[in-house]
Amino acid sequence: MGNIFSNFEERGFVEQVTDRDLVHEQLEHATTCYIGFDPTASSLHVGSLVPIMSLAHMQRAGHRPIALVGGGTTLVGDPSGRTEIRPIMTREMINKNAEGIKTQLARFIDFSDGKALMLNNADWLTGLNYIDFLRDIGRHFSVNRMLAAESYKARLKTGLSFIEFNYMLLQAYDFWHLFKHYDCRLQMGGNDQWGNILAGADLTRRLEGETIHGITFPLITTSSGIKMGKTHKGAVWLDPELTSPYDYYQYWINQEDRDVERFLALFTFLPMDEVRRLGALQGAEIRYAKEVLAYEATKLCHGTEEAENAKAAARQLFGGDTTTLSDAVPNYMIHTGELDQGVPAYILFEKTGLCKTRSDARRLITQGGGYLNNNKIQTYDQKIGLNDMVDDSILLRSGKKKYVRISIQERP
RNA sequence: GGAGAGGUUCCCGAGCGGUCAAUGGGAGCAGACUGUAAAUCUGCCGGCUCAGCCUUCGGAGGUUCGAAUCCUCCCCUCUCCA
Repeated sequence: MGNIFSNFEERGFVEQVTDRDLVHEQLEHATTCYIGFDPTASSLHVGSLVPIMSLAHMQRAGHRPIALVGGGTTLVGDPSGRTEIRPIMTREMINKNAEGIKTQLARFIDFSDGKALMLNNADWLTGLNYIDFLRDIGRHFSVNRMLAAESYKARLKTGLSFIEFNYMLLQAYDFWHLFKHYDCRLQMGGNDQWGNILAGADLTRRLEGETIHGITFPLITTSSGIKMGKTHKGAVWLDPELTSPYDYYQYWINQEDRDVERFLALFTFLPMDEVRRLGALQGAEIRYAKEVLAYEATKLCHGTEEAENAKAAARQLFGGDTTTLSDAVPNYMIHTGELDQGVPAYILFEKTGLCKTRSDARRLITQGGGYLNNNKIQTYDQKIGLNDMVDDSILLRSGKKKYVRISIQERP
């Protein structure tokens, strides 16, 4: 296996490096590296996948990753690249979120036997003494230089509170701390973290006279310029409770043609020659590449079984054969009693979550976007009842892609 | 603390006493075309028991037959000064 850094460059993970040659050389040897994850939500989402994948790659290449949960830094809130202040979260919320994130990371990274570490910076940040911190750490920071940092630019116009301004020092302190206690010599992160990463490397050089390194990843957007992981339903989460494996699979298979090769390189472990081969497929053929992308991505996040189910469900729904439906098709349980009299279509669409409101459902159906067992529904208040059942279920569809299967639950 | 500007429906951004559920753009949704792609064209785009009704224009009061638009107080943001 070649140098992991070359691998990163080839797969599109690298936006900026502190020193290309030095990093390359560092990675010739087993290296400890870290990435911070902010526990601002109970689950990570697709937007965090690049950092996660990079840690997994590092581990496969024989290095030791540290996933740092920012339980301490989140108490402050990173202003980097943001136009508005983050809401300040309570300790309890943060700790709860940190737990969820741990279990998710464990799907991608092997934390057994110290092969990777999971740390929480609350462990060393929350006990810091303000005066000591100012004297030991604060003295090394130039406000002039911080103000010039790109990551603060946006905020200088709209406002930046002092607490946020301190964020950089804390993250720099983290990097130094991890170097000191875990011999961590590389920090990676999104490109918005560049300033923070440099600050940590600078601090460590001043305190220890050692050179440590940084790599940032490009901000991944779709070709349409949308930030990765956003859909009409909001973020695409890694937690199967928040985004089902079926929806996760659908998210990936619905990517644009021109993104497929790039995403295969970033979000799967397929060898690059395979990635290029799939990416070169033309016309409708590229749907196969998307299927591979969706399958591999789902497998990494939810396991082989869920990936198989999602693929089977997708093939049924979009391949035409909807007589026997896979369990992976989004399901909605309803009591027999509710269907006895028949339910107006628009109410059912709202109930099942296909539409946000009844007005929304009326519009959808009126405009010809509502389907019952793959037949267009003619009027918004058409009654749907037991006699619409096919093989114990009713298949509703909104537009071309959103399906819900309704199945009957006998009275309890 | 002083002086100015401003807070409008998911976002940007008009409106400045009735014709305003509120111009326009973006996002989003649907239809046509397709390949569960893109681009393009068309329609929709606060809620509801939907030819009508109800709730929105930072918050609370007030003026008026009638306010997002005028007045008072309050909250918040930005810019300049300290």
